[in-house]
Amino acid sequence: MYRTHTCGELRSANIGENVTLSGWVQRIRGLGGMTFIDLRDRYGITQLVADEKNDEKLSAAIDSLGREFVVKCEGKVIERASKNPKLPTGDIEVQLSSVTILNVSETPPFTIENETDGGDELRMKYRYLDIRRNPVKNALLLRHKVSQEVRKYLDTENFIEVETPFLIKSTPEGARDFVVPSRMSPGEFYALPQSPQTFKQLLMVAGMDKYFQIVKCFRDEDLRADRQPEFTQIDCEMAFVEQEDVLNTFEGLMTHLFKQILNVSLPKHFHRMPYADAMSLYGSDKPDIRFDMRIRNLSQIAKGNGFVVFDKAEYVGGIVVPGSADYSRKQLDELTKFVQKPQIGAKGMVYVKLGADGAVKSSVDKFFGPDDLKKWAAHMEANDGDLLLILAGDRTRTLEALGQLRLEMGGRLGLKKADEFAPLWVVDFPLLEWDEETARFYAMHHPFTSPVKADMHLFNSDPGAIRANAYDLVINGVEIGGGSIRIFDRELQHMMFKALGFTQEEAEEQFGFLLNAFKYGAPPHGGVAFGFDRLCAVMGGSESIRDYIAFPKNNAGRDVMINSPSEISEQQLKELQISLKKIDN
RNA sequence: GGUCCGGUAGUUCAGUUGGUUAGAAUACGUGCCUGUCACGCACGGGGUCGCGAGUUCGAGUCUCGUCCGGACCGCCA
Repeated sequence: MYRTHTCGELRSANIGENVTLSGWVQRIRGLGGMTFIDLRDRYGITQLVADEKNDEKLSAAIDSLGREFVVKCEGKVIERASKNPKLPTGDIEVQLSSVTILNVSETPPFTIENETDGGDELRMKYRYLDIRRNPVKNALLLRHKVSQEVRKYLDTENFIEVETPFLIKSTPEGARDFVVPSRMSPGEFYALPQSPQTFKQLLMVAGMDKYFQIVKCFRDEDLRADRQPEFTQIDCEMAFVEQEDVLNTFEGLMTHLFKQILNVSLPKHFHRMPYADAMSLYGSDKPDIRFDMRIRNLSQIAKGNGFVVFDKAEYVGGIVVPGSADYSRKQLDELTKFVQKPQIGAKGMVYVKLGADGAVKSSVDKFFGPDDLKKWAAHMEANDGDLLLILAGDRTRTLEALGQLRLEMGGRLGLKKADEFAPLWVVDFPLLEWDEETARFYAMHHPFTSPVKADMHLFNSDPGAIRANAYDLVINGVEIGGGSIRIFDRELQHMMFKALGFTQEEAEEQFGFLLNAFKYGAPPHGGVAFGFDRLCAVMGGSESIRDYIAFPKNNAGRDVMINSPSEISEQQLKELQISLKKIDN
């Protein structure tokens, strides 16, 4: 027998028992005649103690041990002479009678500690060692719990989990597909699903009523800290529902998850914000509403004073940074540099310091008197002691820059509290998005999203102004999920394809199976998909999703541990009837 | 496709204006140590300064190219 207990469970109550433990050698502390060993497994650490003076065999075994050796240890649980309150097992230790080496280990390339000395690349290359560390192990445990609770909750709500295929059909809309060559149909390719979107809609036609699936999705696009080429969604769809039904159902899911796993109570009703408000008040379609600091429009009152930057700008707006009028020149220069970074792209920044004594100082004193500036302050509902930061320019970009500046200031002022969770539904997204490059509309969400009924009359006159029955769930500024009420009417679906510039033939070719299905009594339906990795990261308080994925890919989409992607053999190519040729762009 | 940052001991990093034998911490090895738990003390081994070219009397340091890693923009219905 390898073990009678795990390394995390022995307590004072076990004192006197003879036990067998197996695990990895975390650390060895030799004190001459006696040696302490920390033995680690998934469940914790137990200290072993060896009195080597009287036992040559034991002494020899211990001398040959190294870090991360796998050992089986037998001994008696005894009370510690000096207890360690930092360890759950810190009241006891195991007095060793024998140690058996089950496997040796080379010295690991980094320390297996909570605060490891290993860098990211090394940790990824030796991910199996990285997972031995508590932070990664706990992240995977959290992920496991979330998936268990998702299934529990949705099951009680009568959802059923149905698996949909991974080898499907490539479509040009949306993200780039990963493709898989077919051996039996040479020259033809499967695509891996970007999401099970069409299948879940077919399941609604099939009468499955309430469906969900925790499912891998694949998108061949560039990566980010919060974006992997293969990622997991909690994919859900319901029939006979309107938008409010969907939102309420999944507020319930989120409330359940946060309560069960973090013991956090989310608000009874999640705040709902139209997309247009999100953009104009927060400069983002995924506002972090843990703090206020809303963007204020100054276009009306700040223009027309001869300050050219403002006068020729489409939009002037700013934020009120509470209690920060004492910002130094250096700090303000830093912020100016921040907004001038190419990815933010503001030309410059105007500040107004509202001194605690009522004095006003700004970077545009030449153009605006104290009365003007105080008018701004009043308009922005600022108080003495606050700092106004103002940007001007093209409306959309300036709002986005202000949004970034807002997040930066929120961070600096410590307003993004780690133990606070602020869920928000962003609703009323535009149905269509104009793309300058290809000079056509694209579906902002996807081509099956239904338009808001009241906006239907705009279909021919102003399609860009049509709102969609689409919604995103945002928590702490992270897009956790999104969905829509779908089109279930064949005629409307045709109108949609037409607006997207599809010919009848193209629509039939790509989505004929879905349009066909809609001929046979498709119920009204809608759904949502949550980014499972992101949800776990938000619940775990991390910005990166990589630690919540057992074996993630790096920045370039490579798995540095197994070294993929990689070339395949001539034989494999031949079977697929594929020949390779370099193409220079 | 683009912008920025980085690559020096097993690991994390420092390395001044281009100048003697490239350092620290940690890890590793050896010895001492009976209450440690980031044990302590002493000693020791360990380097293709990512790679290639160039400038120079001389390059870890400067220039160009290239590879690798990270963050971001584009992209991600």
